[in-house]
Amino acid sequence: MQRTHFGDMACSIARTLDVIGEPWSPLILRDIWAGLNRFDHLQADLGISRKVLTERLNHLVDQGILERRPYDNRPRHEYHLTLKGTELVDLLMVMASWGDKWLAGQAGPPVLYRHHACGEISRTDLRCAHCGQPMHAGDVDLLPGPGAAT
Amino acid sequence: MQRTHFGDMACSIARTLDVIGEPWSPLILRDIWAGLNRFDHLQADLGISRKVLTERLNHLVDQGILERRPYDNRPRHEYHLTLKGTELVDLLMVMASWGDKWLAGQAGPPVLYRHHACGEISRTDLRCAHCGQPMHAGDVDLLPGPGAAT
DNA sequence: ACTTGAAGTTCCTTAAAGGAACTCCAATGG
DNA sequence: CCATTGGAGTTCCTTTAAGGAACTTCAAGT
Repeated sequence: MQRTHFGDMACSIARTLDVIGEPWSPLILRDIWAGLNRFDHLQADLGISRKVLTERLNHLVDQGILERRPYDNRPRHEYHLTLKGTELVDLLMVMASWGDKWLAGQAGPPVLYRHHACGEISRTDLRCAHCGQPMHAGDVDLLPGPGAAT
Repeated sequence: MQRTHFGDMACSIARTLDVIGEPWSPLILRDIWAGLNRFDHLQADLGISRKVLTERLNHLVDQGILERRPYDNRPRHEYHLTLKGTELVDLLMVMASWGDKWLAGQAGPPVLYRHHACGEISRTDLRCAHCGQPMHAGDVDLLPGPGAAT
């Protein structure tokens, strides 16, 4: 297939998709977040084609989401999240919350999240960074910003 | 291409990707959230192929994210978000926040979000649904849940 | 010198995206 | 009443990305 690229659109959602929107990319990020940092471990865990994994890792490194970090005298390296990549994990946590609620079914959620601050099994909730009240789909007006298309 | 489908994995992130992970799907959701509810309007706004738009809309209706709603005596209908779809917009808001911070550059964010509760231009922040403290990548432990793979 | 292991490359097959033209069908309108 | 319009798809062909298995490279170890 030929795929339209979204990065040039005046939309932060489209631009974000250009960074992690390709197939497998969020799962690669998830695995690295969970501590799988090496090529072969990622490949084995995901069952992804080595070719595609190479492409995705290169792209994520190019975008500043991951960094290569040597771990041996030999030319060996691990992939680690940058700050930019770590903040992107917010996206995964929201996906997990939604999937846990709407797709887990009888069996219940496959993974539980224990929050360090309170020690409880919990999930994320979206709040307004300004006032702290809930901030969901119906709680906002959309206005053109400075970077809007002309 | 032949694409691996993620829905059978014991992972809410993978399952969520099976619902909105295909190319264009998040942008279709964004447009419908923003009030573009008809086939031709979506097609024109996105520049997407009519064939792919048809496929995506069918999939999103099948998954219970969108519903078709007639708006005329003629066989005409609009696409609207269900509750399940509306909650999925959380994902878009987090994508927008991240993209605004990391990808907007000099020009600034293309869209601003005014929060109804406080009236301020703001953005989302992830909080623990239990204690209300920030809940990001490093603030949680992952534990196997009841739906974990055997 | 031979093997091992990590990290890719190559190459071929299959399927999905792009794109333009075409269909269908109910109303409108001269 | 026959032709036109407009919304909502379908068809069909081309291009390109994903799957998958085999192959390469290079530095250590034995």
